[in-house]
Amino acid sequence: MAGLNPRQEEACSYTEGPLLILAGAGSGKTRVITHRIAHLIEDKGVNPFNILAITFTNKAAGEMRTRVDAIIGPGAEKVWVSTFHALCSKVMRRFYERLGGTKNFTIYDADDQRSAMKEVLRQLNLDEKQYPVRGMIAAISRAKESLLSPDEFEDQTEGDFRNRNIARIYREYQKRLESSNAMDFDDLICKTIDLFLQEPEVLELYQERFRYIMVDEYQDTNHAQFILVKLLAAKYRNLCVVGDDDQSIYKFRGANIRNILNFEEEYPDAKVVKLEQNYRSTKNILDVANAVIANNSGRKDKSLWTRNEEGEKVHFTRYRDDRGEAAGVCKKIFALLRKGGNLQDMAVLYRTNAQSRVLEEQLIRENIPYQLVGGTNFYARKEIRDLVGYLKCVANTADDIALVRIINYPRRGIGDTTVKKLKDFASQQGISLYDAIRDCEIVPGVGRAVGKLRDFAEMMEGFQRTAERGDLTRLYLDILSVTGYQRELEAERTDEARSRLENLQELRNKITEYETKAEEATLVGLLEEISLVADTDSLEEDSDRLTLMTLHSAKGLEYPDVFLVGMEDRLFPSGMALDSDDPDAEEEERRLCYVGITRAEKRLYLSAATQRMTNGTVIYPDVSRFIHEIPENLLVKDGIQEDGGFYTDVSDFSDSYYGDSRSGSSYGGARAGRFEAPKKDDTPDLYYDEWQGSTFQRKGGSKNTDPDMEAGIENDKDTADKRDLSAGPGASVSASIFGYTVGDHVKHIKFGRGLVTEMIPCGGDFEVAVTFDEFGEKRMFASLAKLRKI
DNA sequence: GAACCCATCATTTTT
DNA sequence: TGATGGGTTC
Repeated sequence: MAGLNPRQEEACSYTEGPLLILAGAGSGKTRVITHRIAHLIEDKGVNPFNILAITFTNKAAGEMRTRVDAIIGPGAEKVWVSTFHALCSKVMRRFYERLGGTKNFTIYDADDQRSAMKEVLRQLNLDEKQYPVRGMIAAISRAKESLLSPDEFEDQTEGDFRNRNIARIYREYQKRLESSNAMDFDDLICKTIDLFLQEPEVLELYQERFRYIMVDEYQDTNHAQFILVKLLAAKYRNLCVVGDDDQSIYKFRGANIRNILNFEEEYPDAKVVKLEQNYRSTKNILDVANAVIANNSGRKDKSLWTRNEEGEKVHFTRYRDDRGEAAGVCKKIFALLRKGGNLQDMAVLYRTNAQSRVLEEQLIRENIPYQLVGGTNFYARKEIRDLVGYLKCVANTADDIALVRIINYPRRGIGDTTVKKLKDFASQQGISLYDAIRDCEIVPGVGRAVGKLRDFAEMMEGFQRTAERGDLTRLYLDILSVTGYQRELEAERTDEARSRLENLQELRNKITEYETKAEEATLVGLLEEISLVADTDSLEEDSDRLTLMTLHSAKGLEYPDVFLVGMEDRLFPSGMALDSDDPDAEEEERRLCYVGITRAEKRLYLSAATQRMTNGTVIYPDVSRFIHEIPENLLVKDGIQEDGGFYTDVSDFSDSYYGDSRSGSSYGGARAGRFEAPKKDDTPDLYYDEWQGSTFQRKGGSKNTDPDMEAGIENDKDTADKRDLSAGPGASVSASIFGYTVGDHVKHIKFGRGLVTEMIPCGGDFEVAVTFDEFGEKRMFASLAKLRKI
């Protein structure tokens, strides 16, 4: 097998019986899986139809799909590559009737779960303070992951008052889902297991089909998934699991690290192959990673090594505060760019999403384009949820949650009181809300709303007829127009409404795309895709932007240059983990740290702040214990002062950012990382200019080309003025590069609309005079002002 | 039914 | 700091 090392080759060629591949970070895991599939088909004559590859995320599934298709060619499409949930959903669509369900079931996402849970708590008259929605959903999820029914849950937990109530909540929640013909994500797995146990011939059907099974990221499986895999593989036992116990970071989500640690006990005849050669990182980076993870106990014995070069030392910088840290990161980014680096090769990783704000503020000031991964999901947007709500309702009228969501959006005079009456009636009669609407004349107390309810029911029936005809795009457009949803947004004429309309257009595109590519496009299939394949475009790999994300999101990714910020005790490792009575909590944080470090290929910059604003208060954190676990000789500590003052970063620049701060000037955000006077032949300085026309984009959301959307982020007048004064010579550019010229109307992030009245070449840059509609004339340097032609 | 004020409370997240 | 939710008022 071409280009594989002996271990990798061993993993590929061992095809019969259970196999555990312990694949260290950067050891070529995906390569091994794809080559293994190729080997099965090409050398062993296995029918691609009999191969199943399971992953956790759609992204991983998509990636594997592409690589398998590329390496095998025709026939590869028969290999079933899927996420756990998509697989189970397919099984349930086909066989749910055997469990007494109907196949048009709705899949509830986190938000639907929340709504359902709130209703349950209201109904049981339980206080949300004592039984928090989030916590209850998590508790139920844990029960389901452990395959415990409400009764079993009650038996297994201590029968105190609270646990009995949680069991009641679980029971009621489940009842609600069932009467709505809905499943949550956990149900997909559990009910598939139920089905397999109850209907052995169905199980056998799939056992026969999936003679060779591979599971990626095995350390992330929960108990239910473990059982599911076990059942599927029970007949042929050709089960290959791939994972790395050191990268298990999803315990809070139910992942059970024991699944991988105990694989050999579960399958005593299992062969174990360790992939320990790392192809990703430099020796220095790997040494740091190994030093940190060595502090964990109970690991599988393995140690990563590499033939890669030593590389640069890993840096650690302690900054004065979080803003200084952000500025320092920017400064280092500029230094890298100057040396010919690319933004798409860089990532900033942090423990909590809240940390992104300070970074974003600074990046905007410095004109560094970035993409933020994670955060709000496209399908979590209100307008999208509303429209999807209509679709769900049309597909499954029993879906009360969706119905309540849309019944009065847009407003059609069916208020809370009416809805409440309907709900009472429905639960009394044991019918769905929608059926109650159809019988609204006999519902007590709805009197005046009857006509409106009739209209609503009629409208929904119209949608159902359209749906039956199978034209989904038509259905979608009908909903937009007949409900008046679109009209209402168009009438609003605000930026927000415009952005919502754009998102709705985006959803339309997704629907049309689904119709084009699906073999058999159905409403139920579309909704499944929407529920399970949410947020497909969460990361762009080939745009020249810096990437910002949490450490969790970074798993599976790699970047030449990685910044790991906020290396502070109680932030990372998180305070919650440290306070936890679970002794593994700190180790999980350490694994997270290991994951972060091993994302880096060439350069790794660790940093901490001495002072940080958290939850509205200033804290003075200690340097993370993980930093102390790294031997001194592996780290370069940038410009750390010995004299007791705050630490500074003076490593890369002669004019230090803190040079200003120390001399008493205020926070010079605009000065940090600013253009150094360019050496004449130093090309990369043009970056600023090329970026002028670029857009910022919050990932997972609509494309946002309007810098004003970002204007909520502080960019005070003070800063802008300082910029004008301090702007130095930039690179030689022509005015055209900025995309506007004298006479054009432009938009400024802070000052809004204005007219360009003058552009004066100035030390390679341009001084631009703009008369703003609201702020009058301002003069600023083009390379810094981030003006956009409108 | 919208607009406002106050209190509260803050990991990590894919499906 | 900020988002969110409940309660109040018009």
